[in-house]
Amino acid sequence: MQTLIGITGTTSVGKSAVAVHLAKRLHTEIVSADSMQIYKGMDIGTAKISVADMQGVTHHMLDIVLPNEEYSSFLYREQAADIINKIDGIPIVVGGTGFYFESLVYPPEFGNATSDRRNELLDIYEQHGIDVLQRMLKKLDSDAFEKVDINNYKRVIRAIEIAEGGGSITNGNTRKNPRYNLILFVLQRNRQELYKQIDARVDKMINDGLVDEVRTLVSTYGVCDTPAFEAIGYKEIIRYLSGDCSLTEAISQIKLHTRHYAKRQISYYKRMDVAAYIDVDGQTVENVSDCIVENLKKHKK
RNA sequence: AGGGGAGUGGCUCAACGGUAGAGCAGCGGUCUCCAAAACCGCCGGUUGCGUGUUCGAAUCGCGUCUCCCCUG
Repeated sequence: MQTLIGITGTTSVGKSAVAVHLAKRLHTEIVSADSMQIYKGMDIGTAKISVADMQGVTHHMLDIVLPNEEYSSFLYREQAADIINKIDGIPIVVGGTGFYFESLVYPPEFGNATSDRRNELLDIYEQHGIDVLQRMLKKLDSDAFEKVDINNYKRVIRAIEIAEGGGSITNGNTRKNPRYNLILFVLQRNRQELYKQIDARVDKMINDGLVDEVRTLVSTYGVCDTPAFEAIGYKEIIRYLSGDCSLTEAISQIKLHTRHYAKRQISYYKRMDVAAYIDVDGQTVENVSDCIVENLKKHKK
């Protein structure tokens, strides 16, 4: 089984710089695991690494989709797997999207839904509410009805899709058959410091021209119904540009949403198989990189 | 200075005589194809202070403090 080094952590812990340092040291390449940095033209708001900061290290899975295109973890795991196959050395997978790491290592066992059927189900939800979907699921797969988060329309729709395909979301065996030997490191910092970093980073994004970036995005694609337009930093600025709130409000909303997001990330890491948590408070990139190299020795039996 | 209004959990507000509710924030959690998404749970206040009326006051009276508006 192929080994992968994973680096994750909440927004603004400094994953990118550490990854570059490590990649140079190990003479390998980087594969991004970030659900928003895949979009082309969304750089400032997603804190995408600049070409200069890449320092010559090859980065994959960045800028691979247009903001008006659909994307999903399903596509991610297919594309990332292809790339990983071709990399010499131990690929370093870096990003904040825990779900992408998970679907890469433990490929979902159920088939993909057709977008037509999904849109039908979404229409039902929008027109008739969650109740109708719940009743559908109860009829199709009562076990699933008991187990899935019945208030979450996305979960209910997925359960229905699987049931209609003859399966049951209930029969999944998550984390049974890993496709890779992922040695995952989670970078972390104390909560107060994290929040301070988040605020500072959002202010910097604004200074770096986030508003213009969003303006360009909207004038190029319009406001689409794709994941890209739900990205933190973008949806808030879109509201501002539409005249629905002041810039000040938009900025504080971005900060708030980013904090919430960071908390969800932390919860997600707890469910993953983590090799080591690394405290980055007061540490240099080199220190953190050293720490990872030390830990890697333990894992290479 | 005079007149009016307001003081309730970190914030915005509700309850207007029967010992306080909500939203937001904060904290925790869920997640097998939208995941920077979607969803769930928990903590938190003796109602500015004092006094009086009442079986009973956040709710009424009086006093006091603070803030806001108007007049001078």
